[in-house]
Amino acid sequence: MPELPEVETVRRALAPHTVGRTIRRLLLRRSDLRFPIPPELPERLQGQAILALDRRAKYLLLETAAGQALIHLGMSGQFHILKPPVAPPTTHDHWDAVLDDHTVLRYRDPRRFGALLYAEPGVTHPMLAGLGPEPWDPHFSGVYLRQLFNGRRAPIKPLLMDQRVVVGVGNIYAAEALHDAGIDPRRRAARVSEQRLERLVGAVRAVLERAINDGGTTLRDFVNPSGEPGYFATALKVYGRAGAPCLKPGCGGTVVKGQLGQRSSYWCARCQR
DNA sequence: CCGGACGCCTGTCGGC
DNA sequence: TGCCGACAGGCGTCCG
Repeated sequence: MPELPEVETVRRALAPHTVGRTIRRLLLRRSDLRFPIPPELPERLQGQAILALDRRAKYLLLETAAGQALIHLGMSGQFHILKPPVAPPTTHDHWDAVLDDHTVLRYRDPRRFGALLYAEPGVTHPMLAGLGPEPWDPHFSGVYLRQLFNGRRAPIKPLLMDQRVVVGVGNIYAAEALHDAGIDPRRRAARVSEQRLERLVGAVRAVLERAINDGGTTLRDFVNPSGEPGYFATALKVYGRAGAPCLKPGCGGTVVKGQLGQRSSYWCARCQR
């Protein structure tokens, strides 16, 4: 489900309800998510003030003086902000954070590909080590990608989705950015010019920014913590549009669908080379 | 090291 | 109406 814009949308919605509050308790109903929830996490964070709610890559980082909670939404993770009277949890509501003002942050995740992890104060969790730059990091540039892609025979799209290359780009936004930059997603990374890669960097930033401004993309089940969908789906140029005309002005091509790295991919057969 | 395949889960949707 | 396979926004791990 969520790529960077959806995670950022969730972060922005949760922050006003959480930062400055204290965690009264954490209620775990099931701990077998993508990774087991560390058993010590509830006791460590209980009674702690929430100093900040940050985002790194697709992780939400809940900061306290007693350590950091790392939250990944996987494919189907959602948060809901509940105010008293709080409804009883349903099947896939795996954990609640109860705050000092009785607000409840409820985490729901039917597929359980998400995660809730814990890092001691001052310690970088292994899951964060090795991540690439944020898309707006000045180090993320055409020069950087050109160097990184030297000798790489893999198609560019799966590499763009590799979180060691740049973080936050998933299947939807990779397709959109490559379309915007006029690059065929099947093209071997080593064979894309620095100029094209520079254009791709700009396209990644632009598409992510626009999606954040629209509250993310809702294809089926993404909702923000207030239960509202994102509105970027109507702005998608290629994703999910197989057989439809390319929306690039003057192109006249047709959007095609194929498989790349086990993922559905969409691109314009004419304007992406 | 690299590239590709697999598996983790549940829900939904389209076709028969 | 019911069943069954395909597919879904992620990503760690394994294999050649």
